[in-house]
Amino acid sequence: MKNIKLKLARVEHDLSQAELAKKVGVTRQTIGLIEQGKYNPTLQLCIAICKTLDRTLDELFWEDETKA
Amino acid sequence: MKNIKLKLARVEHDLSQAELAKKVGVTRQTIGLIEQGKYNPTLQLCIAICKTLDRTLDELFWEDETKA
DNA sequence: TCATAATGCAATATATATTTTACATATCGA
DNA sequence: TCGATATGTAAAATATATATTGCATTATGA
Repeated sequence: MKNIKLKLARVEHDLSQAELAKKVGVTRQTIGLIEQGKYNPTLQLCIAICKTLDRTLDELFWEDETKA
Repeated sequence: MKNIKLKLARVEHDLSQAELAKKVGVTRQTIGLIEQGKYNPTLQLCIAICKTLDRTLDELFWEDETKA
């Protein structure tokens, strides 16, 4: 399931997938796949993304994935 | 860092590590290590644990790990 | 037009989450 | 005293998250 909230939060911060990836220490592909919902990321990566985008886990990763 | 909140929520539901593990589809060791903070679990596993224990991601996995 | 940025996709390699099996200890009820 | 339950630990195996490299497409600004 696509993670629209993540993509929106990223765009709000005016970051490309590659830029967000660099900030959280992963590759562009990893971010792209998470946004497409084709990945099951690690908790620590989720937390790093949340902190970079000023969101909490619930805000970015709770509902959408839950309904899957 | 130990995840006390997870352990408390589990005990509140009167579940052993093995019982929670069975409900979420992993082994007892995995749950034990997550409670001890020696693991970096997967998002889907975190969500499964939250749903089983009637908590959200923020309630079980946000603050403690963040301060690490 | 053309160069560049942004993104999707795919194959192979690597790191690590998770399993499997096994042993040790502590607690508790019969 | 004994058997069962709950938990911590550890080594080796397996599954999968993530990296690496490379190519294709689209949109956009010069």
